[in-house]
Amino acid sequence: MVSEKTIGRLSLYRRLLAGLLAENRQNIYSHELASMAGGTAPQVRRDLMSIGYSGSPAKGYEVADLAESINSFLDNPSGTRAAVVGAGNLGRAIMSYFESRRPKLRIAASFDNDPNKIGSEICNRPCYDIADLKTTVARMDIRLGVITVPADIAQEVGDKLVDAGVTGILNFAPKRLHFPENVYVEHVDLTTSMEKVAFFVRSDTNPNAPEA
Amino acid sequence: MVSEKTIGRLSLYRRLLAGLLAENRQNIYSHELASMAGGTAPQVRRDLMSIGYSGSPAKGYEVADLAESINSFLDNPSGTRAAVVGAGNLGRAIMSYFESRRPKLRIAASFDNDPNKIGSEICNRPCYDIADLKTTVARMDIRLGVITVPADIAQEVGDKLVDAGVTGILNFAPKRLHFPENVYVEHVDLTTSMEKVAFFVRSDTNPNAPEA
DNA sequence: TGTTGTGAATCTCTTCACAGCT
DNA sequence: AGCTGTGAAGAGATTCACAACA
Repeated sequence: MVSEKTIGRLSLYRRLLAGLLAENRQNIYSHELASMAGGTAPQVRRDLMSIGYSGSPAKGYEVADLAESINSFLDNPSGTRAAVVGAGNLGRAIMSYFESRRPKLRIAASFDNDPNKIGSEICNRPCYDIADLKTTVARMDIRLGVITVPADIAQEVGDKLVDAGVTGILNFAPKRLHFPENVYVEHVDLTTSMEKVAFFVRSDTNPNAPEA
Repeated sequence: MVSEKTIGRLSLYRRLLAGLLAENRQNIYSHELASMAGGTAPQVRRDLMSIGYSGSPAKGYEVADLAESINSFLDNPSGTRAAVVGAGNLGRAIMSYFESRRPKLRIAASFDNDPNKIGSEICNRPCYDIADLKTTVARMDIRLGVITVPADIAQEVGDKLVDAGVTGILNFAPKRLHFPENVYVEHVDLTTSMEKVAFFVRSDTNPNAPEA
């Protein structure tokens, strides 16, 4: 079993490897990947071990081959379709980020309740009426929902998504959502992230601060 | 010493308490707060213990008093000023979220390099030229920087922020940034978050799935 | 020499379990 | 009876440290 944290780091390694690939880099050592990823060398080795990938003591890891191994570990071979609910600033930001980034993970549509948005194209994908969420999500075989609506309707939107067959949710609304346990939820809490940084801005509280 | 994770949860508790306060709730038990926060009762008690707050076995915790204790633990009494660098969709989303939410944490300005934005008001705060970042950040006594610029200039922007006196950075660019150790950095990696959820969408990989 | 792969040790965080209180 | 506060146990994740190898 591969831990949740390792999954996150593999996603990061893959992105770093893509960059290396673009500059025709052939091989890389664990300590190099670690420093790019902001981690440690043993951790990189453990992570790669966990997906059964082996390097060589002489040359480290082969960039292209490793990237391919991570792809086949992380990606669903038949692809994953996602939808963004709430086509505001944040929703559009997410859609822009994912504009044709990964072939196996596509944001296929967005939903909103604003008549000016419904029926139009937002970030090159159709924007549908949130009232039609259930039927449309089911019809398009969407399995991942990104919630970027205000907190007060987030749970309701989430329930509709799950009802339509979604089994993974990325929630940006500043509210904890609750779902059946077969649904995987990731909360990205921007308010908390800000407040955490604000706390550690006070130098006397920074856990990484050098010894006094 | 209070752990980083506890800080994050305290921020969440505080927000939940504010909601309870709005409905005139007087007291709350650890298990209730836990279920709202998506955690466990002992964890809530430990977190509160770590800031030296005590409840009573009879009535649990006093909502208003606890909220006040968390405030005084988390907030810098003299306030914290923040700036968003990159006034795109994501930058504006963050600014909207923080429109007058917390009195002690204010996003005071944004920076961009788009001549159409520079000099205008974005989300009710002035947008300055990114070229003037150093002087403006120093002048406004901004200590927290939010990076929402493209990956290729994120490190450069971060260096300028640090150079101007910022000691906390919230980075949304899909790239690990490196800073001196007196600077606290939090990476919010939207790509990784999406890819993590995509991985667990496959029911056979969901760590919370019920026993087969 | 410098690397990988990995058992063992360590560290960190969470949960248990129960005394003490009301 | 049902809660809080907390020492002790447990679980998980990270790092150490070293054998094996090129």
